[in-house]
Amino acid sequence: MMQNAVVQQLRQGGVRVTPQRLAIAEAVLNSSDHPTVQQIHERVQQHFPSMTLATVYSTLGVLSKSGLIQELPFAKQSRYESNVLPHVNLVCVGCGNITDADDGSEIIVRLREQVASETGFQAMWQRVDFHGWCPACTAGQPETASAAD
Amino acid sequence: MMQNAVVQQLRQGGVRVTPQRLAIAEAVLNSSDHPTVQQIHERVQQHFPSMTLATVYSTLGVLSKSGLIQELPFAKQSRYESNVLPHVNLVCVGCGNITDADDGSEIIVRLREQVASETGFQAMWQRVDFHGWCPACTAGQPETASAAD
DNA sequence: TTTACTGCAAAGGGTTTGCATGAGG
DNA sequence: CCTCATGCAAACCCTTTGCAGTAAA
Repeated sequence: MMQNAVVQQLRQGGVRVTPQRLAIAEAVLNSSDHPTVQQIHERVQQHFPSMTLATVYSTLGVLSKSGLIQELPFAKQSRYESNVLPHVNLVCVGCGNITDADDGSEIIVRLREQVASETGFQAMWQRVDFHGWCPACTAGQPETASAAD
Repeated sequence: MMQNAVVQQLRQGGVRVTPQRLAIAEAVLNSSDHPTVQQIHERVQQHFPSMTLATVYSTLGVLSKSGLIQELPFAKQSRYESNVLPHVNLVCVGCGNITDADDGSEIIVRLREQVASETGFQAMWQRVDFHGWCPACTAGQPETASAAD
């Protein structure tokens, strides 16, 4: 069961496992839309109505330091990523949606190796964002939900 | 003269060319340390003592929209990039310095093409950050200036 | 039982906005 | 001249912090 993996990784970091933390972890890990703090809060509040934003912020910090998720700072606010493996984020400037590209991971890994061998920089993790137009927004300018960052 | 290129690109965007804007553009374009808004403000204030942060923010927005510079949002604050060509940013988690990798541009361009052909996503620009340890910080943990974002 | 987390409220700080004055084209 | 940029101050909002009560181990 996936929950066990989360529990283990949290305990390994010496932090307490609470129902709130599990709910927040699950909310992010089961998402693929790179939710904002507000969105995560709204989703988790359905199960924990009294949970505040402070707890969400605190927990997202814990989860990031534990390596379970990744924070993606944008100009207006941060979004959160469940895919900690090397990949490309596709950020649409039209609708604001952020999706993961299905491939590109091998190229990123190779790029890391190349940079490491030529500059001596030891990368621990990376962020690769492509900003542009998703297929839907390229076709006909659709209902522009909200401009991206 | 480089200033003329800046002037042209600003006029092309239909924005006015003022001494303040040229000074801010020059401050960023002549930098390679990816300065913060505060740092840009301090540097430009040496020539324009009455300039406020509001003008710096406003102008950086204009320069970004004109394609002369690029904003790099981080968790704590944004930094600004003078290199708008495809490249890798090396963000050191030890000293907080950000440098441009000398190579990798070809690989990034190829990655863009691959993603475009396989997903239909039309990238207009990209951001590639590698987070890790620079050679100096890898050697002996030196004077940790300020932890990176 | 001990230590750390939650929830609440208030503070913090980077960024934006409104408005009067001043400068660009 | 007319429009837009600058400078100043105040507002905004995302994020952090302090503290009392509470739950994890």
